[in-house]
Amino acid sequence: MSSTSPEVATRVARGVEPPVASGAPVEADLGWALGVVFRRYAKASAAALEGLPGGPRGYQVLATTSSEGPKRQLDLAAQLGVDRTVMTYLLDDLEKAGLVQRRPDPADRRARLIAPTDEGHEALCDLERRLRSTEEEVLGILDEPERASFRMLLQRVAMKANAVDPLHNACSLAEADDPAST
Amino acid sequence: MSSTSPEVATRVARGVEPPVASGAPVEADLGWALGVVFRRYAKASAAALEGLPGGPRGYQVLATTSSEGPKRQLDLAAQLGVDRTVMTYLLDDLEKAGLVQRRPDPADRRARLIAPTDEGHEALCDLERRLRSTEEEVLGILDEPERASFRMLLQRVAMKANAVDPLHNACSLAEADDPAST
DNA sequence: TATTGTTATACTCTATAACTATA
DNA sequence: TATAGTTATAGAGTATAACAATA
Repeated sequence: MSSTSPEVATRVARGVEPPVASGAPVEADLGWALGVVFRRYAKASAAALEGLPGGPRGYQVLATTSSEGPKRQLDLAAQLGVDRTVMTYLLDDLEKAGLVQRRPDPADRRARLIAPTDEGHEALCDLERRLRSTEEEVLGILDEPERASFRMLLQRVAMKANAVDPLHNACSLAEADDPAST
Repeated sequence: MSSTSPEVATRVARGVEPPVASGAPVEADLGWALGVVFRRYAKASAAALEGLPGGPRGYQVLATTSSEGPKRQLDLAAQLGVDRTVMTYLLDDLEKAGLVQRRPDPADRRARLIAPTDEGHEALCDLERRLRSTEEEVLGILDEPERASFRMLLQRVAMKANAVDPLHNACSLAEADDPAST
């Protein structure tokens, strides 16, 4: 089903085209690997979270507000890497589904604090279980210590990346608690 | 600029809402980390490849066809994780820019073989240099051995993911040469 | 004057469907 | 009949701009 080698060798020998070993293989490209893994995980997790408004993002809203406490929409949007307008729609759906609530922020009447409802909290446990198996599936080729290592390294890169660019939010640079920043 | 702790503690104490330590922090979520890193790299590499038709994807076409030899559009699309229709537009632009050429496949008159032009080959060297510094920038918090380790692990996960789902291409399952598949 | 959140709108990206030409 | 590639079109997702309420 492939169709390259002998043909090419001939043309190369004739000097019609430059030799093949020019650059590194795509597999070595960070962008390629990130794209492939990201798309694969996105598809798998979307399937695993079938029925949850917003899919993976809905989960992230629940997970964040559940583990870190109520958050303002803008902070949530920055942390999750989405536009604030997108966050509005996302929260509309989650609220309609009874999973989160918007409460007035006593410290700033413009802002809303997002918190999971009891129902949201309960749902979260199940969602986490579903996601866990998806993650294991994606990381399937790695053995246990390798998975742990990969998660750790990725997490560090991510925290740095989020600190550098949480959707043009300046003050969150302070949140990169890890030393050795830059 | 934050606004949570004491307020929440009070409400939790009153039993108005469940305790905060429900789930794992988002930072531990594979999906969150992948998304953050992917977006960050996508933005950085797009900036680094300014002017190249298709941006990172244009690069991947050049890199793949340069290192692996001429490829048919459909194979290229599967390998790069894009729809075949998208590949058509992408190649139109790259061809207009004089970086790749579409040649008839002597083995199948329906197919076209994509190969970089001499100009494309030359451009690739510069593009690779630009990308290299972008990659180092994104992986900045990791030291050298950690970067190597991360790249290696990510690459393995990616090759597995691409084998499982190269845009519904069945026969490429055979291409997962790494043992320990599944 | 700047900021939070909402809404409406426009834009970009991607996928679907229909078509040509081959196999 | 099925496949490679193209084209046109529809759809999802995202961002931009204008607005109201508040700081």
